[in-house]
Amino acid sequence: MTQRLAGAPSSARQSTVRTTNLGLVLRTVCAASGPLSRADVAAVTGVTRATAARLVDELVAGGLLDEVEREVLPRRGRPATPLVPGARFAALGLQADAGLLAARVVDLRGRVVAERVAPGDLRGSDPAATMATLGALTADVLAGLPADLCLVGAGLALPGVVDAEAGVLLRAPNLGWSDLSPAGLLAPFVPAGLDVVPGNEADLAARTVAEEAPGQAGPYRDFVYLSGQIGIGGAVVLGGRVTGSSGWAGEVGHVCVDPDGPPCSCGSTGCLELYAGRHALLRAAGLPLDAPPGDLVRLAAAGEPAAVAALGTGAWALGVALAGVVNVVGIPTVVLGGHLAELADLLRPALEEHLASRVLSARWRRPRVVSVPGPPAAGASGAALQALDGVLADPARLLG
Amino acid sequence: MTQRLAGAPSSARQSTVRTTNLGLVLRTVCAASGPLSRADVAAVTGVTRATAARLVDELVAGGLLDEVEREVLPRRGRPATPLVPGARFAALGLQADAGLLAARVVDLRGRVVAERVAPGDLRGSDPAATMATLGALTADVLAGLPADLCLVGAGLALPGVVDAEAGVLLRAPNLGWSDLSPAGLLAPFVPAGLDVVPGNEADLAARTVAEEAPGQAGPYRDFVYLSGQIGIGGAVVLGGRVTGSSGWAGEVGHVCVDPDGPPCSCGSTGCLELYAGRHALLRAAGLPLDAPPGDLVRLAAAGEPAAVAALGTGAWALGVALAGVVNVVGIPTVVLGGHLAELADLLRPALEEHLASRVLSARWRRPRVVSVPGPPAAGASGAALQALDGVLADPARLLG
DNA sequence: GATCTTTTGTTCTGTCTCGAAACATAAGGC
DNA sequence: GCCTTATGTTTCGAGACAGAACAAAAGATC
Repeated sequence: MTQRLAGAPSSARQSTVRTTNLGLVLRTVCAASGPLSRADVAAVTGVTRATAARLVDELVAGGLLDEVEREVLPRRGRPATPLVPGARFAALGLQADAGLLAARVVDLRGRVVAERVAPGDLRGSDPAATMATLGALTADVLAGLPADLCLVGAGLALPGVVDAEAGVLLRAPNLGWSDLSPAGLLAPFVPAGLDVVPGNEADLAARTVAEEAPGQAGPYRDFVYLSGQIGIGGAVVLGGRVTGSSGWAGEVGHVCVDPDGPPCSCGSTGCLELYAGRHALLRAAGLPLDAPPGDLVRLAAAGEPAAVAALGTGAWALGVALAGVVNVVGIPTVVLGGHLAELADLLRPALEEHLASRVLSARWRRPRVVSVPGPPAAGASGAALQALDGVLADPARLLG
Repeated sequence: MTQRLAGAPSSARQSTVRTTNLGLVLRTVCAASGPLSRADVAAVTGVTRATAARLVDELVAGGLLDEVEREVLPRRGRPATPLVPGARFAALGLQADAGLLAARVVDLRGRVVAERVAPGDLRGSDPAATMATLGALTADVLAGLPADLCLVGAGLALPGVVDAEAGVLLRAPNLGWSDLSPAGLLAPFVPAGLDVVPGNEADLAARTVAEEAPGQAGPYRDFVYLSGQIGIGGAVVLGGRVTGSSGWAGEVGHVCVDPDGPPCSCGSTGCLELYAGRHALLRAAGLPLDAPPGDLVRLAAAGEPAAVAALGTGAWALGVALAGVVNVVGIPTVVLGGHLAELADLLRPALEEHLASRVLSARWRRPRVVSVPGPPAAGASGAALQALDGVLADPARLLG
């Protein structure tokens, strides 16, 4: 089986074999938890040592793999040459959210090479001004990079509906932006030829759960992801891949929880966000809307009635909405991210109970709710990972 | 690009090229609306005529392609040899639903070679007895097949939660069955070695929309499918492929439409099925539960208040549930199948309006509701198509 | 009716890539 | 110092496709 190379079917030839196997070797090294030798690569991929060596040599020559110093470990036989993903290649991940701006550079090993995160309230801000600020942040980050680092792509996580192919943010309710083409606004700040691909924040944050470093599987591979920012975004991950219509999807926050509920700014009624969004929870708990996330946790843990009730309502609403999602996509694992991750321990018991009673297949696969701490601005990391995906899918492109 | 061959990555070798290209050629011929010549195959796939001819020759020798008589069409040049998918290969599709049993044999050209459909009320029936009846139906169908027909697989569409890998029906609420392994019960009636793979009815019926004949794209490739049987099943189709956790998914009928609604037999409250299921609609319209589907259409078209109200409620409930699905998966096309297809014209105006107001991305991609008539027991056809998929994915397997 | 043109299908050679097996290398073990 | 073991390299052969020339079968033209 050749690895999936999505898109229009086209014929295979000898060079396809090479391309496929180069990708396979690179992904194998990336997926491994530690350095691999050429012989390890041969064993894992199933090619002969001769072939593995040929492929590795080519990737090393192109900088996609690095040979590192051998650890002195006492073992018989000729010592192996440890291989790791090349440090020369990296991607730029950006994020603009209602609460922060972030620019981060992640290399093929998954290391953060450089980053800048700037909190701030960007609700209702001017898109052009904000993009300029983000651009300055980006320029700052890029200026500090090693000269030999090769940026292979860039992405921008945005909290809204994005048409990734057209590169357009269609609508971001919590920012108050719509019909925006961010690549153009950022162009003055990034190297020429590096185009910034926008993507949905939840989709991209979900990637960081499915994939901890480029090609390296995370703890969960099939799950429904909920990204609690000001709003609530979501993503469905199947086999480690975010599914859905690329950026159009994931508006879990606007799933209807109660058709008789209050009207939402989106035009519908009783949306999940009105019960479990950050502002809804804080308001119900009697806290100011700019209260730090930990406050609600502390109040609820202390048994403060309004806070407990707020979380109860939130868990109920999440239960109704997520049960619908689980019934439709059939994945019983829910991963909470963003501010919902901090509330996970308090939400879990009630939420799991709601899910168990509303999900048809619960008897066989009981839904479970987990959380991942994740870095701040996970969307930026996800955007970088997505850009690096192209390298893993077809490294031959970079070998000229 | 080689076609997706899902599963664990493994290395490519020369034989992979051959396997990939054999599949590509077969799929190309299947996807074409009319017969192709070797030269056409070369042009479409991008291989040289020499290679296309070699591949075609091998497929013809194996019976996967047939050379047919040339139509006398006046054209210059050496006359081409028209190629069509081989008629020797076919698959068996079965369906057991609350309202019918069906056995159907579909060949690689998508033609129904033989079928038997038996209506009947199977709610609460004994699984073993019903499977025996289906088995007899199947044996009957198989007995009438041409001797040289080669059955490459078999599938069984069931209205419930199925674990396809284990081959187990976990729960079918409307049949009243659970924890059933149908393959064993059917084994006496089918040829040895042909194992019957169970699948979710809605998933399989959705296939018939995405794929009209093996490898031949249907009118829609990205849509949310709703299968109105006694219950309401659903499937999400992306790029022509049913997504979701294979048989666990698609329980749209049990998406919560109103958490304060009446209790459902599934344990939840206010499920879609309680408002838009066949029985719910008939009851609300004041019709007997076994009324033929057309009755409701006639009454509503005539303006009978109870019938109009029933459809209004149904459209509202479908709107709430489907808006949630569309918000999560981002696909704005909804295809109605089963009994909902017959009601589509009456439901569409209200349903599309509900969707437009509750779907966040409606402003850019207005949700539309369409219907496909489809054959009775579409699930059976889908099951056969799924079995034939294996042939298209890897025809080399059948070439010895 | 003979010849030209056009399109299809076939044959041949060269190139690419991998597998298999022998060989070379660099260590530890005795 | 020699044996064992594991890694990495070299050599040869086989399979598959590309490209180009060739053969075949028709219509078009004079």
